[in-house]
Amino acid sequence: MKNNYRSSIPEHWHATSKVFIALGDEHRQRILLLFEPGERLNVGQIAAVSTLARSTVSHHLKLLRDAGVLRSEKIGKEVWFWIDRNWLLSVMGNVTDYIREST
Amino acid sequence: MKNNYRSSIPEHWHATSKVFIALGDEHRQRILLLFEPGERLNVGQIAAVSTLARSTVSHHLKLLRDAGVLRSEKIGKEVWFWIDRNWLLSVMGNVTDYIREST
DNA sequence: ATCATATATCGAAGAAGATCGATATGTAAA
DNA sequence: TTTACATATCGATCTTCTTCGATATATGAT
Repeated sequence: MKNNYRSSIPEHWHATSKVFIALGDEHRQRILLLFEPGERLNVGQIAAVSTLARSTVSHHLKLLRDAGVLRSEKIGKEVWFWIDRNWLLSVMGNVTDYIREST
Repeated sequence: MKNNYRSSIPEHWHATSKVFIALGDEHRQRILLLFEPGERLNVGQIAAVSTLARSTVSHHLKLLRDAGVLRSEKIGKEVWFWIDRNWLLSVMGNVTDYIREST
């Protein structure tokens, strides 16, 4: 057994952990599943089809953005979100590599 | 935009979601990081090095097992846990495939 | 400048998860 | 069978997350 329980978790794991938390929630999964490949959606569009209040959708979008899963750009009054495919692929790749090498 | 927000999430996503939830917690990450490649650990060993009460460790191990991340076998009085490497790899592979095909 | 719209933030209430000590269950040893 | 030990479960408490409506901020239109 490794004696590393109390030592700090590597920094890049924090980022990975945020992604796991973000993807572990059903509402956030539903939001992500809305996007067509490459598509951008704004908060209003997402809130319109969701079952949640706008402010709640906004909260989930912030969480997804903080995790790096979504990126966003404000254009005029609206904020457009899109999936950061490469970030997701890189996180999954890192985890897969870790599992292959260390389990 | 896909009009699927209210439709049910595919069954295999439930399993994936459990894994994300399991891996999103820092205590559970620390537990997983204890395992040497292929190693088996029992509850007592894990509780001994952790900062949590035995019953709490037991709770987290149950959660990890329910997610498929750990498997376990009772031998005598002890329950031995090990990481299900292939299950983890398969989940990560499915997610990666989905991202590649649908984002 | 005023108004309307889009989004974010705030604060409170409710829900869900984590945590612990105590108790229950199962197993082996004495 | 009694005792000791390993683990799981229970019940209560505490903490964190979720959710909403209200308010604030920013932008564009009138």
